Amino acid sequence: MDLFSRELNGLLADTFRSILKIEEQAVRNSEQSDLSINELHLLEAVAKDKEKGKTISDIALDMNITLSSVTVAINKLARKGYVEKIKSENDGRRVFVKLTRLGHKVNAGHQYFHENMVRNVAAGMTEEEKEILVRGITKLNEFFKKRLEARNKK
Amino acid sequence: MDLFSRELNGLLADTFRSILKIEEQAVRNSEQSDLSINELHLLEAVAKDKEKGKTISDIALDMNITLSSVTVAINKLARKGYVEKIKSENDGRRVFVKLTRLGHKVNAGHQYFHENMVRNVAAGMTEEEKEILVRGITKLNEFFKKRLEARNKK
DNA sequence: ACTGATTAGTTAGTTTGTCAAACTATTTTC
DNA sequence: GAAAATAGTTTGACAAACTAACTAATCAGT
Repeated sequence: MDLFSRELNGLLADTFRSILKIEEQAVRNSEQSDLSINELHLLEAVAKDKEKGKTISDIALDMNITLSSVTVAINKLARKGYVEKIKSENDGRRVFVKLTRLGHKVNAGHQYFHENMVRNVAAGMTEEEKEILVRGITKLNEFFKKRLEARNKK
Repeated sequence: MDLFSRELNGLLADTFRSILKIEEQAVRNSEQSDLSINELHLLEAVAKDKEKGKTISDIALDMNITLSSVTVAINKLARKGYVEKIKSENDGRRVFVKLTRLGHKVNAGHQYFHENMVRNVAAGMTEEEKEILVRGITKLNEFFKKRLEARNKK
């Protein structure tokens, strides 16, 4: 294994662990302390479709978790007042999830944190370097997504 | 927010999630299916010091989790036969953790998986690109590590 | 138009990983 | 040699995810 491999190997685990930890703490020390990072990421996923809202299945797909996990998590967020569930009129089985006003506010705050983090990382990198970093992580992502799909089809 | 920021932002969360998922499944479908990815990563951390073994504190620091979490997790791994705990002779408070033969075997297998993944990502990247990718992620890592330390000092 | 299959989501119960708080045991320090 | 610091443990709680068994709505084929 060459230097690149060894480095990337260790780095990934370490970096991602740190990111989650920091986000967790950032959240805990914020005003909206009744939310975990996980729940914030759920809000983030819900926010991706502002008009119609996202269905439970959409969210599950997006986050790569099971339907039941989403149901439970969304119910909790609904109870806390961050999202609302709206039954589809055309198809009685489907449920659309939308952010409430409070949900939007909190999500915006978290996005700001993210932007800040990325700005910090980007500082001192050339356009080319940034591009390569994104490409590299994209490759990582594709590699894993492909594997995930393959597994799920089984 | 520019393109870079938006992309990196979404990518990180997504990639990380996928990696853990894939590893989880890889583990479950392997022979040693009584281990979670988390437990494997713990083995990985323990493996970093082959001679003396790592103390509970070392591991906690390395993984950014609390002492109590490590105690519980290591005890479980010890029960399953992947590590052993050895009391220090010079300092009766300290406990060294070492991989058993089985632990080594399983860890080696997991490392192989990691190497494979990295090789896949590296394929088609020039030396320069690889270097930049590592530098980029290193920067990310440093950014978060710094924040973590700052928080812990409070 | 029925009926069986599929799809969307829910409920219940379990597992895993983490934490905080209170504790024991062993050095260290003064 | 008493007080403080360090290393680790125990306990009880909680979050997030899973699987399995379920309900309800829609679709498809005859």
